[in-house]
Amino acid sequence: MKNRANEIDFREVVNSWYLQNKRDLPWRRSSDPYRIWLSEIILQQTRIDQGLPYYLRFIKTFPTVFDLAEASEQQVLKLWQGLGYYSRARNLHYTAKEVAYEMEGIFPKSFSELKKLKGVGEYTASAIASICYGEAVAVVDGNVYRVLSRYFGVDTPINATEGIRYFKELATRVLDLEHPGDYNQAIMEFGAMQCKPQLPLCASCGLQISCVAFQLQRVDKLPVKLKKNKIKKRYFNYIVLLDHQHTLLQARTKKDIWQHLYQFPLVESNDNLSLDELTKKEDFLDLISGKSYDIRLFNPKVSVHKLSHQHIYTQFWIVELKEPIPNGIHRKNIREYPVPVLIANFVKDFGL
DNA sequence: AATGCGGGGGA
DNA sequence: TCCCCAGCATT
Repeated sequence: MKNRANEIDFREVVNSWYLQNKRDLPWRRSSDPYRIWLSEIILQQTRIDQGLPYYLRFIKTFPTVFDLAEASEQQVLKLWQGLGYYSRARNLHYTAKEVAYEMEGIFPKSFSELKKLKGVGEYTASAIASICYGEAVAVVDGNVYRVLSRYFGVDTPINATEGIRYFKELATRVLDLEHPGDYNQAIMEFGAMQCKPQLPLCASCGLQISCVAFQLQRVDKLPVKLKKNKIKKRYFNYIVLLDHQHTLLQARTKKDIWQHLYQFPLVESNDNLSLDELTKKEDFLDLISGKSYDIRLFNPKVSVHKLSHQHIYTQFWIVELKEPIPNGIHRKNIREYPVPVLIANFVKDFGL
């Protein structure tokens, strides 16, 4: 195997780079599986800079898995608000209850048992097993794909079945069996700080000589990723009902974005609506149900909320009712409800 | 095997 | 604009 020397070299360089350059992150001061698990769930598809304040708030609010288990889902979602991918928060809460009440608060101690937990996949189970228990399982996240594909010059797409299998094998082959937890963090940190997606620091890289991508000037071409990215346009009309002190929020229950978060009553349409068009919609009429009202458009300039796969064109309609809103919530309690960033921004701008 | 799921940051 | 981020569940 011509690569054997390269593999050993790779491992040594990454490990020593990590010793010199690792950041002092709060979850690195612990090997408590609760903290490691929490940090890993928060960091899924999320930059450390974005996730760090959430981690600190979660640990402060829920110091143990029992504290998290005893919270309501709404409370957990509220603390998660703004971080995105809200199924992570729901699964986090579900698993906390599972561990607290079915496992006496003790997390599973092996990769295969950890992977059975809801919200814990291949990556997260490997991370927890290696970091907390020293099990020799390799993590493969976005950083690892990038570092390995560049260093070994692999152009197999990382998001197709063959690539996923290939990189898992490669990662396992170069894993440091003596210190899998530290090594796993080392290769990820190396990917995040040195072998970055854009403008990687090749000039100061200890792997430069043996890095296939660098030698072939292919660094900016790797890793290869098949792209789909179809963006769907959607048109939301939020009906902001107001009486003297109340408004109306509704939970999103359908299988769609923002499941279990709250919003104002929504009229979704195939295009932007005029006032006339809106007030003829059945959903709108049902909501008003014959009451008298004043209506105005809060944002004549339609605001666009961009998700990775949807652009949501939103109009907020302010509807003032003379009579009390049935099932209305007190306006000053609105901050207790978990809401999408889109709604939180409106509440702030409107001054609700 | 493919798709849906957030929001923010960097170039 | 586009891409990426310490991925996972569902179909």
